[in-house]
Amino acid sequence: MALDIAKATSHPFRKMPLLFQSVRGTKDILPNDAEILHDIESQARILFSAYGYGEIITPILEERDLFIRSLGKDSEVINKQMFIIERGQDLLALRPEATAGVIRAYLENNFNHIDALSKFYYFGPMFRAERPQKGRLRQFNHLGVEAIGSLNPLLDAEVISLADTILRKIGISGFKIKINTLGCANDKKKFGEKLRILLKSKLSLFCSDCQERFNRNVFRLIDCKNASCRNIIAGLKLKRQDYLCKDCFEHFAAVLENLKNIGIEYEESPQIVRGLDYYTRTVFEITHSSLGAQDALGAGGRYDNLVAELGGAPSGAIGFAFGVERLLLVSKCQSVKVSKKDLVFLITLGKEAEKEGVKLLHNLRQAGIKSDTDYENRSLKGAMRRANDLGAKHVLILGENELKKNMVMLKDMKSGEQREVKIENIVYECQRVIVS
RNA sequence: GUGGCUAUGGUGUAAUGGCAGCACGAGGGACUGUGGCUCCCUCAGAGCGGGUUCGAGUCCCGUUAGCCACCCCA
Repeated sequence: MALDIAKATSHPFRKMPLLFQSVRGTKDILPNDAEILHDIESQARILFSAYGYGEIITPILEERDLFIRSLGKDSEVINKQMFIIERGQDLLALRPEATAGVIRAYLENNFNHIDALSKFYYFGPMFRAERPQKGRLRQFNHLGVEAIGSLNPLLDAEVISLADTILRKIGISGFKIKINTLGCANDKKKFGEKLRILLKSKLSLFCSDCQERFNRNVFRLIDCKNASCRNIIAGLKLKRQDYLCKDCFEHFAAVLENLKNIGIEYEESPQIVRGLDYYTRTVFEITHSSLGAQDALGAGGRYDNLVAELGGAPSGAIGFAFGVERLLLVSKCQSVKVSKKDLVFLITLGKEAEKEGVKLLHNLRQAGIKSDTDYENRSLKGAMRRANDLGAKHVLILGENELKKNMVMLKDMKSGEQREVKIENIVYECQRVIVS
């Protein structure tokens, strides 16, 4: 009988054509990756808590107009990348990012009246209908924070340092923090107008992308990768002083000073402009060269007008988000180690021992000891091989000999040493051995 | 969204239009109560749909998916 089963399992059916596959741009996160992911998440939680952030879990579904209002009707995300759901009269959207929803929740739950400063963190899936690429999925996870209620540049530096600390904590190195300022809404508006006037006559010299961007988001011409576009922009000799008001100029200087003060390495980069309307003043991007074209591990910035835009009293706010799958890509190529629990593998020989083994395994697991057994009725040799393949640190052997004496053989796989332990002491012994 | 490249066992790969091979892996055995090393055996494959051809993994068209660059962005 056992032979038949073995035969059947070693001759599986021919591969069948797949009836279904995961939808374009989505992917399954399998146990190994999920473990790394959870490790990243739990490390981040510790730091969020240390920095005074509390978790907020907002719905994946929001009103479509919330995003149009916050991200801007001309932004690429709104125009081309939203998953829209129509249901009766309602126009809903799968959230393409979390900030809008968090601010909505902040206002809806009266946090603006509860506390001068509210700090939230979140972790969850976002959706954008882009053409998939490495590091660019249609469903992906964000890990981020929002600090709402202050214009203090100390907060900008703190948020950036939090992002920096998280990366270091999860063992990622070689990233680069690029920082820039867009100025307040007024500065942005004036700068945009000025750019349009400056560039209008030269527009025909720009690439077709830039010509199209001119109306949609004129700031984008500044960070075009095309060499000739870059030359024209460089020729304008744009200076921060030319478009920043005094307040914004000083704010940015204070942010940089605070970063230096706490020893965060950064790079000033006028090319960081961001494509979401709500950004003002400080914006930053954290990139990693191992990622290819989608090289941003995370990004963020101030959005001092968003709370007012969504119906609250004007209040300064800043946040950032990491692309979790991108963290995963980098941490995998840097082989960031995940601490795995030691495995105890139980081998029983014979029916009686198997019955006793079931109880034993139950007790071990109740005690939180990662333990497993062989389900295929393998020979002791086969079971040992399996224990080895699974990376068991210790093996318990329960055969007729041991059973008679009420003992279990406890074997250390690394040293090869083994000794008999009383059955009633085995949970304790395993705990002791795993710790040491 | 635009342009391009790719698709062969579970994984990584090979083969002038002519017998689908190798490695890893998985299962079993050599060793009947002791794993790792070694040796032996076994298992398992052309994304999908058309076309050209005596003959297609190989050429052509379509499709799906992934990847690369752009775009966008985390």
